Amino acid sequence: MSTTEPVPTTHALDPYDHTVVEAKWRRRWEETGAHRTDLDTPVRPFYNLMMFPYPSAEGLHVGNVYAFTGADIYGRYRRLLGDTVFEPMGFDAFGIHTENFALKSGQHPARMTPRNVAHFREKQLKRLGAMFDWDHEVDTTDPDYYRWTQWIFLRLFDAGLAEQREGPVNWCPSCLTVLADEQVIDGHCERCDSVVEQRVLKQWFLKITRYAKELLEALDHIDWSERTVTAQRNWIGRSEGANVRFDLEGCARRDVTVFTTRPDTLYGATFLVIGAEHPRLGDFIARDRLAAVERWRGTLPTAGDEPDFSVGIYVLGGYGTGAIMAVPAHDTRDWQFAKAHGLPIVEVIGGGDDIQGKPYTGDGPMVNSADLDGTPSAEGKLRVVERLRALDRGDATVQYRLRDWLISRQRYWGPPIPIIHCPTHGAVPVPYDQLPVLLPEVEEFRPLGTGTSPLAAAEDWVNVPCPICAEPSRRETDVSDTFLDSAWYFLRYPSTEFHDRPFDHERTFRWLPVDMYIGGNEHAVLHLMYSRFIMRALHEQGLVPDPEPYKRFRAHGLIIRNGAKMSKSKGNVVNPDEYLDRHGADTMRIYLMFLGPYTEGGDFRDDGIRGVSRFLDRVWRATQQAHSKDQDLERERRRHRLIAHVGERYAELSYNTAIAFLMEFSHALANEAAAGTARRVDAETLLQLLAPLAPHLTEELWERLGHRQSIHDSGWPAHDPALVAAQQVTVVVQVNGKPRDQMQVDAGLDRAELERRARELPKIAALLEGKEVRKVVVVPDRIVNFVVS
RNA sequence: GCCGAGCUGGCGGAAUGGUAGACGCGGUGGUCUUAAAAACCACUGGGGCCUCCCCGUCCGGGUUCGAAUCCCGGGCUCGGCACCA
Repeated sequence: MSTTEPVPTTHALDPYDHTVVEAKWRRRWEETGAHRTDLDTPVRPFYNLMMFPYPSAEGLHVGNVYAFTGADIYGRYRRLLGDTVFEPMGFDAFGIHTENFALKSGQHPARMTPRNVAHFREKQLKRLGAMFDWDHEVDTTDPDYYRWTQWIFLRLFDAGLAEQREGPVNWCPSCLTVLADEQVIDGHCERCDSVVEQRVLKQWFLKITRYAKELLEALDHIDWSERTVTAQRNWIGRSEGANVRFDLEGCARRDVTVFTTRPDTLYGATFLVIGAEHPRLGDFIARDRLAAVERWRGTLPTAGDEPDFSVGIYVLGGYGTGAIMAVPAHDTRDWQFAKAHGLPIVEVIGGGDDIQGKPYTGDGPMVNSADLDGTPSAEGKLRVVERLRALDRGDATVQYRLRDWLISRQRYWGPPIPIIHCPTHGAVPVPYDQLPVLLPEVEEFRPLGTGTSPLAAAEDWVNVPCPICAEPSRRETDVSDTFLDSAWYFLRYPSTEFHDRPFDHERTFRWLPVDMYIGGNEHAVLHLMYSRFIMRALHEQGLVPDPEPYKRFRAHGLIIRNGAKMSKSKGNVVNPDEYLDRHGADTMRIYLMFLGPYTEGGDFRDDGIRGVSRFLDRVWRATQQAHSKDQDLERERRRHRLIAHVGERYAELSYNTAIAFLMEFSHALANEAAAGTARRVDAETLLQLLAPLAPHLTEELWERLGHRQSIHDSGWPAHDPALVAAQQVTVVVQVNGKPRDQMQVDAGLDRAELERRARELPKIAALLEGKEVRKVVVVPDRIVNFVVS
């Protein structure tokens, strides 16, 4: 009957000691180069990327561990499938965060950063059990890296995508630097939460707006988390409308062009507003009179009807053409302004209540609009635009909310912007062969708060001859935004050993775009938008194979603790080191993934980790006591089913449910091991499927089962779909939709047979007794439902 | 205000038109132990007139033989955008 060989199961198994096992395999993998990637002759290249951390002095956050673990599991799964997986790691070590910490602790960032990086790499990242290829590490503060950040800036400059211009910018009074629009949240600094002020400064911008349309449209074709795509759509902010030119009288300017999304309300425009950021504001009014409401006479740009109306000024941000037509009857802000200043309110869209009491912003038939009366809003928009076009007074247009990327930072800890200001030639790019412009080691790196970087004080460094005419000139003293460093790091990873080029052509065309990118959604409109822009610009120059950097992006969820967000002030921050010491990386990895769906995050509770320990202990014992060579078909079916289920779940990052299947299977195997009937093939399959989650433990057990090759190169076990399909199914029998009984039957029975058998069930027969069966619904292999009166 | 995601036992969560609550935590009972811990086994949504029946997936309607799942209305939570015309 059973082919179980008589094996002693009474000998004492050594208990599972994660410290010993994990240390052993960490060393072994390092010695054998198990995680080195063959970048030049890959079987099927798979670029598995995760967002690199900034190496803070506080150490790795449990959020990092969560992010990296989930990404690594996916990479390991792809590796088992036979792909050549490239999984690099690096450090985003420039930037305000690092510098602020240096200021607080009185250390120099140039000395602090290498220590932090070493701690991150050696003491923390290397313990996670991730298959990082450390031969391709990137550190954004390394001159060998940032020379190429500067190189990219110069390429953009040459392409007309970098520009220095003066304008109102966001200034953080605590960080003492300007910020990009993306770094201002509700008027507060993203980093320190200070209220951001407006200052007028001359700054460097990268012209991301030139790609607004393409960046938006490409979102329809990339495989990204929906919420990330939505955030980008909102940020780019497309709106359709029309530009309309109004004539002016009594003003220095003859006319002004406004942008509106409601051309259908044109006849209700009773005044105009010029923004304080209008590029030619001085043409309208002197700067010192900004607060006043000026009145000029304007004319409506439609034939025939030309009522008088006022033109006023009040402060608002620069957008569109910098000026608007105000239709108080149908716009809340215009209405309030009109009420405050006693300006007329004319209803031109029907369907609202009394517009003197409150504005109506919905659609409706046009009224008080000459011959267009009665036209619905949607059609009215088109008709008005047609008319404007015929009169050469305006046309339909599309506006984007996206603004250019301000990259100047008046700080120390970043790559100097490679520009030299010459009195004759203006802003001159540093010649490519003079890169990198090294960040000088100054002791006084404190931000000045004057709108100038502390680098300005490094006279020896600042004063240089102009590259064109050799006249005494000064270097640009601002450094670039950290987000420029991280906007291209994925291009550097495959090419770290090349020192004469940022990214090797062949490597780049083989490995890019990134196959899978996993990271936090907090970067949905920052890093992810910037890197798409950079990739697109480089693609136009033929330097990269695709306009999009990441084929797939998945945002992981957030880890909270006991129902609350983790924060230092609450004192509920999980220190991953503690848990790694106590439970080991494998247990930690599985525990984190078991908290909930990976893309949703989860609640870290200390008591839950015991279940995972028990699970791994069970695997440890059961697989070492599985010796049976039984070919039992039912067990074979069960094994094939497991392979299919777990594979599916890994593919969709549904790690929590993959773990549930593995736990269930381990229970069955443990029971069989206790009875001496556990099959070796089941144990091996379990280990292979568990390997992405618990790389150390499974490797040790795989070796103990006599394998000489690494389990991580053993290949994903094959399964036969015919065996996966159940041969016996439970069919539920309902009466009027309520489950009343069930029956075990062979899979694939036809409807008639299922109905016949269902009627024979005593319970069902009793329930149907004396009733008229009006309808029978049969879903093969699932249910039989009798509908009775 | 606009856009998006979500709301399921004591808790984390499974199930996306077919037996709601997989898997795990916690709890209860048991085995082992002098005892405890650990481990292992069993039970564990609520209720009742308890071989059976009723109720139950934020609330109210609807579609369907059948709804956690689809549709309509409302509530709450989280995230994005916001004097952007």
